[in-house]
Amino acid sequence: MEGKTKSCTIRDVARYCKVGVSTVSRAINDDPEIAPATRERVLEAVRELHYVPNNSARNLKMTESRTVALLVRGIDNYFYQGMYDPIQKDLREAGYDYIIHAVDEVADVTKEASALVKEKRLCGLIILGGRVDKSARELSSIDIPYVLCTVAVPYGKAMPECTTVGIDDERSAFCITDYLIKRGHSRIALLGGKKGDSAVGARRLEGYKRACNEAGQPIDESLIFYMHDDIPEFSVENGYAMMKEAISSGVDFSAVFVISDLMAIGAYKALFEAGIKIPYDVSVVGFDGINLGKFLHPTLTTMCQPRPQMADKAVSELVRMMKGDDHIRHNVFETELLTGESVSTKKD
Amino acid sequence: MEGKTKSCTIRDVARYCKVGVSTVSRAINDDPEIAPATRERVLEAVRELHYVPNNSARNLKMTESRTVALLVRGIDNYFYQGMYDPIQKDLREAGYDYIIHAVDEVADVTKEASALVKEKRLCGLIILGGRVDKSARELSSIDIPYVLCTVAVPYGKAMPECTTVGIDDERSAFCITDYLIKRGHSRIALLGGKKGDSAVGARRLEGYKRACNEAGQPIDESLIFYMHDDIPEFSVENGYAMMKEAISSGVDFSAVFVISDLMAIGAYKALFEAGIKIPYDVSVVGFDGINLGKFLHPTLTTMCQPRPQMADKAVSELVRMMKGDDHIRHNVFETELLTGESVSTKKD
DNA sequence: TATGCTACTGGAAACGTTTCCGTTAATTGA
DNA sequence: TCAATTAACGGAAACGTTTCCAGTAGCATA
Repeated sequence: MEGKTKSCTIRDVARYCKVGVSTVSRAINDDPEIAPATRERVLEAVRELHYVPNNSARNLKMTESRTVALLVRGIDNYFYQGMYDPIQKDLREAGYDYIIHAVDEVADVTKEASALVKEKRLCGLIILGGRVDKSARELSSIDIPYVLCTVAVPYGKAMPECTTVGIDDERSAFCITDYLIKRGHSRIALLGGKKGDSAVGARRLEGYKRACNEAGQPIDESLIFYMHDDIPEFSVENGYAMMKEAISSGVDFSAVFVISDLMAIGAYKALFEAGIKIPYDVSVVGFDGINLGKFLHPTLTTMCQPRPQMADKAVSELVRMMKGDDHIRHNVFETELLTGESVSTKKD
Repeated sequence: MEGKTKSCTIRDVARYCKVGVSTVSRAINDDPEIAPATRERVLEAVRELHYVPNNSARNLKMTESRTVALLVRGIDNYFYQGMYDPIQKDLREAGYDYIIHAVDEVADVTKEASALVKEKRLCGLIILGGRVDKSARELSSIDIPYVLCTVAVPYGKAMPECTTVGIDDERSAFCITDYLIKRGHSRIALLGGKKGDSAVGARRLEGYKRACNEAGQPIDESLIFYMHDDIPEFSVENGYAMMKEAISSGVDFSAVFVISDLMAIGAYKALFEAGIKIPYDVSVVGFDGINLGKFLHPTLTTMCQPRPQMADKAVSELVRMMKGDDHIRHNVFETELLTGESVSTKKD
């Protein structure tokens, strides 16, 4: 406790080394129009007095605040692990300050965003999660650069009018379903469907259906299980609930495509409890490629999203736009099939 | 796109409804000294013009910014799940704005903190994680209220000079070790030890040792496995590495105390790979009580920390202090043993 | 020596609020 | 009816910075 230092201002520093305030300002902002000797003297005083510029005053005066916000829906989602860190590091490296702001619901994203931008004079926005239809349209009133990250991109349909970073959910889901089909599975349950056409779940469901169609397998609606609304989306608990529902429905299947790894963990549990052996009785695939998959027993076959690279891209795209390049770009990353032990080849 | 609205100010609103700026200010701040009719008229104009107060200007003028920062070390740690959300909600309800700030290392906490406080005119700080010796001392130069949350509290030793929220790591570790001993286990391996005396891992190790001592069992150092420095602390990967180390060391044990649930998942994997059956060959207990424990196979016996309640408490304590009550308090929460299927009773 | 140029520095306005203080109008009491 | 009180409001200073503009000193050139 060194008792209420009544935080010293730029004027205090100026007085201390007998220069004008503008000189101090120039010194701390690396302005070239200052004599090196003076700068050193001022900087020394800054250290001496423990002076720290007041951000509010600076932001008020300047047009750009050099602060970007990371808006994330469902901050607790395990999937975002490994994204916060790179985003933070990259932004800091690029000289931007940043804040993380958690929002509850998709709807909140746009409401919070527009208020935040004005309140805090943000100069950029990264939005993690949510869906493209809800976000993109309503966000268009915001006149600062922003990047939508890990949202479902409606392949082939109208792309949102803003820069995005993501994967092709439909194609990835197609691939992993196709992988199951190629291994002899014809009755594949899907866990985590979602109505509508732009949510992540809905896009993956579409990929699943296309794979079935192209393989000449009819879509059996009784094999599709939808996300429970009363349980958090993409949660272990939701996967567990859906798997139980699938088992007790009595419908016949030899493989399950769970549209997120976390939900796959819940599905594993339900299968164990029912005495169903993975992969002998039922094969399981997940989606996302979180690190836990490798520690399951058996290890999980899944579609891996390159999260760190996506995080890096989100930042570099935002920085590009904040520097004035207002070209819109859609960055679609390749996903990679990680083969684990959870899938067996079915021989009829 | 409605083209660069050149964000309107309080003066624009004042002009619009032909009142003074002070009247507008009073209206938006719920000042009682204003005619209800006028307030309504102003508020209407605010909505009309999409006016949002500039936070920088407000913070600059006011002494208190009503913003608190949540400093978290290891934002990716699954353990913090379920804490961000309550903290956010509680703070918002109490009328405080907040930002999350991730820091890499313990050392960074104090450095970042003191700069942040001045820069952003913070009026409060919640620090999640880290250790008490490193943080408390060095933070004492900060003259705003702050709360240390989920840090190891050195039981019986000098308490830090600031408000804390946590559990008694030593006692909890004692209890769960004792639980194993009571069920007949005499050779219990510990995974996740840590040198020093104030880290979470170190405190839990102490509890383990005390339980052994009080039961008259000699401490066998070869049963204690320490956290690998080259792998993130408390990670699944670290648990896996330590368990493999334990198995290949050839040392005999009938139970394992893994000091975090996430690490227990890694331990499970290593045991499965070695063909060791839980709980028949080896019993396993974890620590933390994350939701994943219930979905493991077998379900994990663990010591549950009441994270949501701790989060609530952290906020209410901070709010109390920000309101002027500078009394320091140490809130030690009770942990609860969650019994799963991972422990067997040993009969000799 | 006078002039122009350069390099550096200081003063002051402005950013958008809040709040103190003064003013006006309305209300009350005698 | 008049004075006194009060309710409601407007004006302007101040918060701590950045930046424009003007000013000074030193120096080279004519």
